[in-house]
Amino acid sequence: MLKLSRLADYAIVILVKLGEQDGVVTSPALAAITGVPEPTVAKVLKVLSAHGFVLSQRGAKGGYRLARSLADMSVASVIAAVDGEIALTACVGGRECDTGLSCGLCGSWDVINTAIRSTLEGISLESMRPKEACSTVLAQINKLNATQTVREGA
Amino acid sequence: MLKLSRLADYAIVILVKLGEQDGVVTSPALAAITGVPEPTVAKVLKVLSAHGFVLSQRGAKGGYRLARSLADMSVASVIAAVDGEIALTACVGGRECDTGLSCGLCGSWDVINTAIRSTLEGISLESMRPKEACSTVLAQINKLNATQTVREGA
DNA sequence: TAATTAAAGACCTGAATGGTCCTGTTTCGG
DNA sequence: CCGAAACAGGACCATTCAGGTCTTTAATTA
Repeated sequence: MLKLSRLADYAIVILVKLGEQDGVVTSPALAAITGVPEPTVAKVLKVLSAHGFVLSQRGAKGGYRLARSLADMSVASVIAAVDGEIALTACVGGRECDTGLSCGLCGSWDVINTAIRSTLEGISLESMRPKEACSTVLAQINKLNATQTVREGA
Repeated sequence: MLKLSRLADYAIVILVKLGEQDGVVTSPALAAITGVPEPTVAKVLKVLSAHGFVLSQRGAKGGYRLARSLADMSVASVIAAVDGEIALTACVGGRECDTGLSCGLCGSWDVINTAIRSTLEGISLESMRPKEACSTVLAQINKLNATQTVREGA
């Protein structure tokens, strides 16, 4: 299915919502806004804080706020922070497959990984915000498809 | 991590290897070639057969062979056959998020899903074969990156 | 100093994936 | 005609890991 982990999903939602608030926001408040369970929100925020996406302020009247603008955060970077490196398969960077498969495809996998990574790096959290930005991204996709000519099958 | 399931990984390796043989090949033989455990190979081949990627021949002297050329199989189609639809997150096609998140980002996710899908559809199994085809795909990636200008963050 | 809130980490649970096996059914060879 | 070989199609188990909870500690403010 090639699906994203839910934590990464949450992380993106949380960041976007956090960007729409002003001042510091507590994790319970963000939980209320997003509908994500509070402990999970806290967990995600810790990770995001550790990776420099948000700034935390401890103590009374503490909370979180964005470390930089949404436009300066790519979807890829958030996913990488929460879930680790984006890699579709075990054999990455020329390392041998763990199972010792004689697949000989390791290099080719890297190509795919790079393609996916580039795609996600090209999408900022700013463009994830509802409505307005969608058309922009859609235009990108169309241009992207026009470029894609390697081949397609049924 | 956004990683591919191992079954889909195997499926691609098996198809590529199958394409390099001539005549029908038994699943034990493919297991030997790929290094994947035989029962697993058999399982994957059944799925691939059901989805029309390979043709099976039953009985003694039976085995499998490709239903069409590797160039006519996209990475995306194989993944979709083995793992189901490619979708990075729960909210797809405008459906509400199952958790009832008030994320309001559902539409934006679709954009990402489409982008990933297009990328993988642009890569054929033929181009997964070692060596020769890599340069071609790499050129694609570069062109693709040049097109991507939405924005990128740290 | 007391209350509030984030930081950090241990820990539990459950779903889902990967992997195995078993029982047909078909086809070829003797 | 019979047996072996090989696919078909399940059921089934086991392991992993993500997701979520709880507890303790530390910092900040009133």
